[in-house]
Amino acid sequence: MEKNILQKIPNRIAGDCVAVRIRILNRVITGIYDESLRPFGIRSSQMNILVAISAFGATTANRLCKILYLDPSTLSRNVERMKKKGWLETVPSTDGRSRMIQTASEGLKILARAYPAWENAQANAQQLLGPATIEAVAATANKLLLKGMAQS
Amino acid sequence: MEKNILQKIPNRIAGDCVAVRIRILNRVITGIYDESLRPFGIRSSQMNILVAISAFGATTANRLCKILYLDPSTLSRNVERMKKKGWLETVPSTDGRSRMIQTASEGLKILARAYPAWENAQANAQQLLGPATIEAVAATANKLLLKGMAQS
DNA sequence: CCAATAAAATTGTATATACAAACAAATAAT
DNA sequence: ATTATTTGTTTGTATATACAATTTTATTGG
Repeated sequence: MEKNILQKIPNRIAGDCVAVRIRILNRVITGIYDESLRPFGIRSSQMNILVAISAFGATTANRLCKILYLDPSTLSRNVERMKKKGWLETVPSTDGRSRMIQTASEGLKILARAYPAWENAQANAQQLLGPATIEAVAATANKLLLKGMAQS
Repeated sequence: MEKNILQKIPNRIAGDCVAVRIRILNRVITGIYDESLRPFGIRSSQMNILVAISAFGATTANRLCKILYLDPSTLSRNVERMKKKGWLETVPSTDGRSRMIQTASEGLKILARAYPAWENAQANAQQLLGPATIEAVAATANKLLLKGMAQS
């Protein structure tokens, strides 16, 4: 009897927890893209950053963090690594506290080269999640993206 | 004109990429639970592992990795940290290559103590994602969970 | 039985991630 | 104008994550 009581809490959490589920999807989906992108020496994390900067144009770290819901310290280290690889560059901004981050020519090149691999991963991800989940995830994430863009 | 061509790829990826979106949701949702759980000194990652072991009973690392889609090396380090905190313990198994991992009494205690905080985070997560996305994510993740449990 | 192979776990290494604290520059308050 | 506050970034630290290589134990083929 005591065992049942003690089991109730883990069973409830295991059965319902949103974090457990979204984190599994995150690992599986990230793995699909990482595997596809591996020959190009870029992974989901940096690809996401590169794509965001390339699509939205030069921005500050702060703004990018708000859009991608990344901690500034996380972005800082990633930009550092990506500058070293020649994919990004930073230029002064009017506000002396920040620099503008922008795509370097090597960054655009790698995007173009890796594009077919991305398409392949994207197809696999869509297959795995199915249209309903793809739709739902896109709807919620796009709302967050817009909210992040609206800020600042 | 050339600019438009170069912009096409990042715009396409930014507009559609599943990885970008699932990774944003992962960061936001993980953050919600981590914030709620902070007073108890446990985070989403270890909470997920503790819950899985507590709900499914003693298992090997291998089996747990398949269920949670975690790399064995990742789980290995997490179990190490969680043993140090007294939340998990390992006992010999019939197969000399592996040990059984099980919840220690401190592990059950922290689950019980943190349960209200988990409920609070869960409510916030459900609010943020909305019923449709919660449903879709659960459906897809549960399918993966079952598949992982079926293996081995 | 023994050598070869396979399976489970761990260790080495690199990146990703976030919190807290420090730092630098701009803005606000008096 | 000078100080105080706020804002943007970076640095220190710890955990999380995965791949590759290694180690340990089982299993299999001969």
